[in-house]
Amino acid sequence: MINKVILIGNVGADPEIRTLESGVKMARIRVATTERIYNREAQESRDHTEWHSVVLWRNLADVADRFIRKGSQVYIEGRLRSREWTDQQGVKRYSIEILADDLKMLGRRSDNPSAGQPLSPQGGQQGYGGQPSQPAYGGGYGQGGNASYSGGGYQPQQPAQTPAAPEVNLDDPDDLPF
Amino acid sequence: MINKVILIGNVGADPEIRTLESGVKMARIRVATTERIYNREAQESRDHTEWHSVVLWRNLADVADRFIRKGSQVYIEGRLRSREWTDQQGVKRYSIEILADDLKMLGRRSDNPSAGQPLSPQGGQQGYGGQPSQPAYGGGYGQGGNASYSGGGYQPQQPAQTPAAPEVNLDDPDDLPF
Amino acid sequence: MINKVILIGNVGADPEIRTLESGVKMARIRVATTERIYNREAQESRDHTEWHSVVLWRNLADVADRFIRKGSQVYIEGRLRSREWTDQQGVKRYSIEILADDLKMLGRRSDNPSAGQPLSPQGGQQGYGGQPSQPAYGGGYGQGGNASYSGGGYQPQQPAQTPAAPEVNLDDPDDLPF
Amino acid sequence: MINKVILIGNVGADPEIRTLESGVKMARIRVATTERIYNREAQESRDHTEWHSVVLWRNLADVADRFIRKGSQVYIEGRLRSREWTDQQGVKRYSIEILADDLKMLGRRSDNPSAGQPLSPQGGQQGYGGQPSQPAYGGGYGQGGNASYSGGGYQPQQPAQTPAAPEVNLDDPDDLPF
DNA sequence: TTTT
DNA sequence: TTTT
Repeated sequence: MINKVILIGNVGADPEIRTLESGVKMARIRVATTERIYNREAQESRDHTEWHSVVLWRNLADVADRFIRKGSQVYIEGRLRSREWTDQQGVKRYSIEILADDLKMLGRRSDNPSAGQPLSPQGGQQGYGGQPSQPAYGGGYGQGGNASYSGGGYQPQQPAQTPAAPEVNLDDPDDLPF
Repeated sequence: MINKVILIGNVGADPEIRTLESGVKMARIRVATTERIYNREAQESRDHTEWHSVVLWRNLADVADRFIRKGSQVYIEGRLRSREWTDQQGVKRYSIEILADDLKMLGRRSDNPSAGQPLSPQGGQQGYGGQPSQPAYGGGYGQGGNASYSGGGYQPQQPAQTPAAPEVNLDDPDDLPF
Repeated sequence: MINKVILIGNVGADPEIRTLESGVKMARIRVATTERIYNREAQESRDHTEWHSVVLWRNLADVADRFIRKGSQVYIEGRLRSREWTDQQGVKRYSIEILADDLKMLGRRSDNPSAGQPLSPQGGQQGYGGQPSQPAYGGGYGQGGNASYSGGGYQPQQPAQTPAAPEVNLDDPDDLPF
Repeated sequence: MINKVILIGNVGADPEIRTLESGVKMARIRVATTERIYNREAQESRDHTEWHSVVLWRNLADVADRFIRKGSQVYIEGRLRSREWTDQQGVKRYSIEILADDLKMLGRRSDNPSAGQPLSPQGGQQGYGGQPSQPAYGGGYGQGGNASYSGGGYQPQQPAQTPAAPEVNLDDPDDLPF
């Protein structure tokens, strides 16, 4: 009924970007979360790092492509999704990924090396690159103009990779009663 | 950047339902969350109940209207929203509400008295009532045919109160690569 | 930095209970979360069920033992934890579990069949069983007296399985300034 | 039953620090969360900033005092808590705060101006200041030596402001079976 | 393997 | 493989 994951951590490597034949863009990142773990008997503590496989689709993949680099600190909200696959030896394997529903870049813009220069050579950014006068995601993130996108909405008429409606979540309080 | 509230609690009274002239439906509920609070000095504990004002719009309002009754146990995910208003003495008041993005009915169907018989007399349910052969929300809730709706998506072409797309959040894993 | 999982779902089978030689109690449950998944092209939807392995320790294990049965609806908050192990063929395997930090029983008490009669034959409940006059967790859950325990606190002086401090998190607002 | 708030945002001013006669330290901060809000009719969007009052106690207050400055980006997890008070005109007022259970500093250390130099003149840090050889919170934050504290645990024997057990939640995986 |  |  509810299957929710919230991560804040650092990305271990530049994102892997793929674009399917259908034109749908996908990104995969590895996110590290480190926590201090306590041993009550020994009165000791040490750090434990957990690595998470996160998959992002469409606009979230595009934000990942454009803004995430090795070392970036990110907020991810998503769902656990198990996947079955067959390895090279023909053995059935089973893995768990986090399917992202939201992504936010954390820290200040200056924290992110070379943000804004997409890594992927497939040229998935035509929609953005040609518009110097109106940067699709604000030309940065942080407080005001943030580089984020809340995915997941049911958006039938919206072509993939269109910069419209970057951050999901409701309507104008001036026009609508809230 | 992130403003998220998650509540699980019981509803203190039947929902207040309103339909605006524009046809947009709204519901308001009061949700109680009780927690045990500890006094470390006295080694005592006691319960504290916090009451939350939750506002739901459109399809979420409709689910609230149809399934929530006094005593219902609900899951709410939403955002904090402050509101300024002027009371009858002309004094400026300020209140905080939770604007719901998701609602799930908890417990078994039998837990909810008279679920399925909407309270609101305004007749906001025409879209559902005339379809005995295809109950809009499964005639119940729980996990299969669930009485829930994740709101918030950017849904320009979707007329208010249409039962389509009840639970936001993605696409068919058979057709899409996840 | 943040590694948080929130689940609401139904338990697929009675919990597996183990007590280590050290006296530490552990429970393992499988929790199903079902969500509706949408195919935007086909305008179709179908349900997907994800199964989650949840591990609970100490007091949380005890609550699981006493109140969770096949079919129970539960709220779990925890962390993702990967584990490496070697299967019977000597192949290295890797699995992911959710290490619970909080557990709440959802629905009304009557929803849970035979709650209160621990399944585990190991007799780990001596601390509770001998007190018919003062049921350790309120003789039920739901609104007021809830069968829950928020684990995780650093509780050096607290012997395992002592019913003290069921729901972690704070002090008396009368004595402390909040 | 569950009353949880998760915020990521920027702090509007240096924290207000108070130490009670009992020696218990408290901090209050204002956190801004900005979100883009969409007007489906007008196909427009604009930003809305919500300000949150967050109260932190004991070790969390101390971390706030030492590391939070105007502009800091923070992660807060906590609970909604309403408070009644009487204003200067004798009118009963009612406000809502977020009582923090967890705090993490986001971004890189260099993002936070003058971190490590506590603002509060009350000298609440004696416990830390006198230990140049073993900085209580690593002299920085981030994931390794992080400036955070997950509050809330039931910690009867633990004197306030002792640096012990900074991040609640569990034991050594080498010694304990998880 | 749950739930509806 | 990140971060400090």
